[in-house]
Amino acid sequence: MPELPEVETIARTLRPELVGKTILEADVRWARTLAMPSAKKFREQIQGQVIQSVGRRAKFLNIQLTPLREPQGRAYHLLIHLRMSGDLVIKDGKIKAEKHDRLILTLAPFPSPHGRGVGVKETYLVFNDTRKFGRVWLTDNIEKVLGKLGPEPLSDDFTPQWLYNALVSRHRQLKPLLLDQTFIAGLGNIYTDEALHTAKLHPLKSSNSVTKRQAERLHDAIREVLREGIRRNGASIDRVYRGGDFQNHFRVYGRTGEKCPVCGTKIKRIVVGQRSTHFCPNCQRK
DNA sequence: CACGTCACCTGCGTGC
DNA sequence: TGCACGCAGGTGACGT
Repeated sequence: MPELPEVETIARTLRPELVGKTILEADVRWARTLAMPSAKKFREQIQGQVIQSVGRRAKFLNIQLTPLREPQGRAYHLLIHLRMSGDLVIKDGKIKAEKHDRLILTLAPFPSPHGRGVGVKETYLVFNDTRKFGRVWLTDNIEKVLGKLGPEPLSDDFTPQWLYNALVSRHRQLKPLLLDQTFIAGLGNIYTDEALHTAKLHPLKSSNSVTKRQAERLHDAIREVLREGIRRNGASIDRVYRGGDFQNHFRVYGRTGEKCPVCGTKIKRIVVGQRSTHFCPNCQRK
């Protein structure tokens, strides 16, 4: 479901709710949600951990837990990838597990490894994932999970020059290349189509045929659409409504047959690498 | 290395 | 109403 702006929005929403809380227990309701470790070890290791921070790398949520040993000890990280249909919500009071809840963490409102006190209000972090594609890792070595990712498109090391060099050093169609998380990390099907349209580049154009000027345009377009997505709190499609409204501002994604907002030409849909791809045949020439 | 295909899953809208 | 089909914001493992 989510791409970089949606995951960023979730991280920002969860952060003030989670930081400082203690994880009392884990209810693993679908074992394969855990990429590592086993459900048994997961429950043992996460119990009593205090949440230090809530971050994002690419489409991964990165929840840092108590350092093992002060001050240099390694810290566990809870890494969560929502894939197509995952969602994270905070609940409190008397909750009952819903149909597609895959993992439920019980939280205490302050550092209290031994848990429950009288009158202490517990909250829950619920991972709901209809299609079961989402995955959760608990590890003290995040490089093992995140190590192959390309640069963050909103970071300083993503520059026009870097993008130009990276594009021309490969022979790939632009759309699949931008979806490749080892190339750039965080773009998905929506924001890739939006960025290519904004940059006026055809999704099937070969990366090594891009000029320096076009690479600059693409660089700026990628940042622009991601920032707009974040500003609008992401896009809300499906039944999972998260309050974002970027879906009302798509230029081409999901607008097959409608008019291009720039030139009025009918937007075309093709399939590239099994993914729906939307573009303006007039603005985006090969 | 680049690209195509399938697998992993569930649910929803469409058309017969 | 039932049913088949296509589609969905992602990724990884294959084969050529």
